[in-house]
Amino acid sequence: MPRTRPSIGDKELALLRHLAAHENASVGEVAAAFGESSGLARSTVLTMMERLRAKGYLRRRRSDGVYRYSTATAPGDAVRNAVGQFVEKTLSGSVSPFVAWLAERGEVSDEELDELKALVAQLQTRQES
Amino acid sequence: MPRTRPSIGDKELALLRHLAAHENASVGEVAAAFGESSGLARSTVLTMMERLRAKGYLRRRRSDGVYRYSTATAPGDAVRNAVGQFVEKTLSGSVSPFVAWLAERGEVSDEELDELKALVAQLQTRQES
DNA sequence: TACGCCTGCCTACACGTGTAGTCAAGTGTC
DNA sequence: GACACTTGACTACACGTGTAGGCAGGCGTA
Repeated sequence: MPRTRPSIGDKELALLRHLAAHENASVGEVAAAFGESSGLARSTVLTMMERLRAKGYLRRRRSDGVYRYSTATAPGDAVRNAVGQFVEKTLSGSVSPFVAWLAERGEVSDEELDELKALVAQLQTRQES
Repeated sequence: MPRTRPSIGDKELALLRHLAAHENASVGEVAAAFGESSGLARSTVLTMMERLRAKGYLRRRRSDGVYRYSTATAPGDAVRNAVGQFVEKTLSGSVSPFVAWLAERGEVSDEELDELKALVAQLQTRQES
């Protein structure tokens, strides 16, 4: 079974997502890309990355005198985990509020719409079996 | 547009849902029903309810010398709000992780599947305009 | 060699949320 | 009138998370 890892904050998860998209990045790179666009100081980014490492979400290894960080869990694992927790804890397992929110918001990219279509198709075949 | 209300915690949301299901309850009643089953002290329940009131999610009015609380927002409003916050803050506005999680989970009720279909249809027409 | 920059780390503070103790006032009861 | 019980408000603490300052060491360059 998937071991229950320590909890993770919102920004931490966002950072983790960035790391998942940019594997093997140094703190400097992350601070420049993720940090600057979020208005975060380098030390803030470093602190968060180290906390994520302490929690087991990130690994690092020295390379050319600099630590390079990569995700320790399967790509998207923590994110899916967080989504699952959110649905369980906050929505009591019901997906409807999410759907309602999406409908009200009414804004999706073409890619997202395609994903949704694919999802419906997939769920439908699964349901039939 | 829906006014942005202050953030809300998980337990707070659970309490709010309880209040939505049991409108016009007194603190004593909520403490007995919700609090006791959650192992919370009366003062804890009161504090949470007052915080929710301060945030604009609850209203109260005196009746027979006791305050009775009721939800100040439309049913489901706070929940949708929480979803929005989650997507914005945690998923950086991207809906994909949610979709991916749903696909992986693969469990939806018939109602939820219908909602999804309706959602796709709605989004599609909106996209075309 | 002296200077400046990048990196890693330690430390610290703020804020939200979960949790509860305690006190004062009101009310009913013996 | 004394006492128990309920209610409402205030106060407080812990913990996680978001945020950053500042220091020390390594390294390149003038």
